[in-house]
Amino acid sequence: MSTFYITTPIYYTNAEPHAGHAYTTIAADVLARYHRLKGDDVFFLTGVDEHGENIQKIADQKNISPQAYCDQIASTFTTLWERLNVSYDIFLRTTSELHKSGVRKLLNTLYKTGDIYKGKYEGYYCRPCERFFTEKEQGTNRICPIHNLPLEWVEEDNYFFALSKYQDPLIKHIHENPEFIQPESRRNEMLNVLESGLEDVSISRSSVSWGIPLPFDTEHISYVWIEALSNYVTALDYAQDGEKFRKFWPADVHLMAKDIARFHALIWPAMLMAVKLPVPKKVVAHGFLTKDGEALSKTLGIFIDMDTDIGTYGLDAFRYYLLREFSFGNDGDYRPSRLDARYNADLANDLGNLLNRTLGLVSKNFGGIPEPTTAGEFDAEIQQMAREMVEKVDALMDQLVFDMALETIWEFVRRINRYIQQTQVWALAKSEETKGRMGTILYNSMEALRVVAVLISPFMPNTANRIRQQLGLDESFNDQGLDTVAEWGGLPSGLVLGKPEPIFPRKDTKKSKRTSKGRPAQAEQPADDNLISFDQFQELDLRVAEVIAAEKVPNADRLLKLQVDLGSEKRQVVAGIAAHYAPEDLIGKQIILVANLQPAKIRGIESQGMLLAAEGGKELAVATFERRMPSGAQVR
RNA sequence: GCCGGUGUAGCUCAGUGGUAGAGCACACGACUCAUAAUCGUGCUGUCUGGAGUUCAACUCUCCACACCGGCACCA
Repeated sequence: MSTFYITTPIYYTNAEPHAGHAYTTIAADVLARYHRLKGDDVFFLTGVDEHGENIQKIADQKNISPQAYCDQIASTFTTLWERLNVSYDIFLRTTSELHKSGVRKLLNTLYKTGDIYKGKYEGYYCRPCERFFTEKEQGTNRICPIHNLPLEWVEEDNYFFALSKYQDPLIKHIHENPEFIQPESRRNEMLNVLESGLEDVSISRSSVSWGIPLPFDTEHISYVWIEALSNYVTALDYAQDGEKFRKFWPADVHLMAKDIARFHALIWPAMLMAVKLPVPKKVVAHGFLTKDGEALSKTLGIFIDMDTDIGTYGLDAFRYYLLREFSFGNDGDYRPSRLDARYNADLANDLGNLLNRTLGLVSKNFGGIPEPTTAGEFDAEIQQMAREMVEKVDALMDQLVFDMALETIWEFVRRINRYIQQTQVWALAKSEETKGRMGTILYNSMEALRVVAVLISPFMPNTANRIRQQLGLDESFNDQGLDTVAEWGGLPSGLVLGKPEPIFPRKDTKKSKRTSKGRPAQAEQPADDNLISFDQFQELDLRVAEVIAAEKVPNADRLLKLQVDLGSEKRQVVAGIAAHYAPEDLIGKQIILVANLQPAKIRGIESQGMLLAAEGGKELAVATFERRMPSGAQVR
């Protein structure tokens, strides 16, 4: 029996779960269930990452202990997974002793290899990110691009992992194992990163207390990312070299969204190489979800309303939609209107109706499942199609091509609808002579549905179960694996049917009742202690400035070089707004200039200030005045 | 600017060196077992634009444009 170890990332407890987490986790669940169906010994890991300065800070704000805070968030995750029918084998918390002891062992082992060294770290640091910025990253004015906050100069002793040593081994490994990083675009990207050189990474923090102390120097706390990655082995009881670890490592698939592919495809394998452990077989990064074409954003209130959609269409339809509609490696646009279309066309019309019409004919004309006594036209074709479908689905699932796997199953479902049409089964009830043929056709249809139920069970466990019940099969059929569909005829005759009942009642789409935009719950207000004092505000010197000249900065996509008039003086400002404004559009406009900002060199051009602009999603607008003001006037 | 990718019917996408396909949507027809469902037929396409190679390109090469990633740079 082969083993199959699949993981999702352990999610950071800085916020409650959202649809992105659900997408990754449902995909992992489908794979886990599929492999169980194949008879593999499966271990499915998910969990939460609970340490780090951020968590501490949030807990402090809420005036509770970090542990109590994490307990709360962790339970929102487990509740959601239960709701989404996620069949994980372990929900790992990084505050668990299982994890902590594993981390200590891994770090100790790593330390002994000599690939960890102590260095004084001086650098620019972003607290919310909990990381240092390399010189390349920090830019000229030292603002964190993610949080838009000034980077702080921090000096501390840190331990480093000699990641750069593994640059060549990683390149070699990626070349020798083409399937290691998927999809291919991501693989190319990683190779690109490797070619341009890796820097050693810091693996500890001394200013943080909520975390796991380094076993060889307890003054230092393990950096959350390093610690979190370790979870993939600690969850298997790496600490005790446990049975699970020996059985399941290396992982078959690490699944994640594309933003953290780098950690998984480079740093984590390098760590493993350092301690002489096998690296995971596949690192698979999927795309992001957008909503009606817009990036999800908490602050803008763009989110996927899982509750509403699951409430309307059911959990299985939601799971089906996520995996059927999107090509796994690419970004996918979540559109409730498409969910509705999929629901009606695929689930209600094709599958649900097929089950219903078949059962209706059987119960009207036969006591139970009829005997297939009279073979005829199309039978062989359908049986062969079923066999081929099983093989094809298996190959596609192996490649994680979920959308095509489902499409393949639906081709078969449509074929059975056509079979019923072609043979005109219902007309065969009229004479006793044709009754045998009728029973056979219905038997075949039901057997087809049984096969379909098994194949869709990883995607839609509840639906598979309901089909099983309506076919009159007992629960033991739930445990039957893929091999029971390879051969036609696994459905016993004579069974009394369950009660036929539409499994996917058609939704009335005549009038789209959906009010197009579910108004999001108001985005949470930031905590009070983000307030600044009036004095702090006063420190900003904001001025009216008129743009008197503007031109593109060569070799820079986003930059415009502006000459502005402040009344008493002229300034040169470089602004990253080229994607939104043509130079000539700005000339003559009055803008707001931060006049007392430290000058910075941007692309070698001095920028003496910064203009204010609003950004929302992909839109950007420069702040101007509703009527003309003298240049240089103070803004407050 | 650099690296990679994408650009095919209204929508989502597949595809091969010999001038195009699927599903959905739409129209018409058939059927009536069924959840106004199913089945059949049809439908629109300058296969992003231009040049080149070839007997022949949507499919190969080059250039351009647009969009999407990543990097640079910066918001």
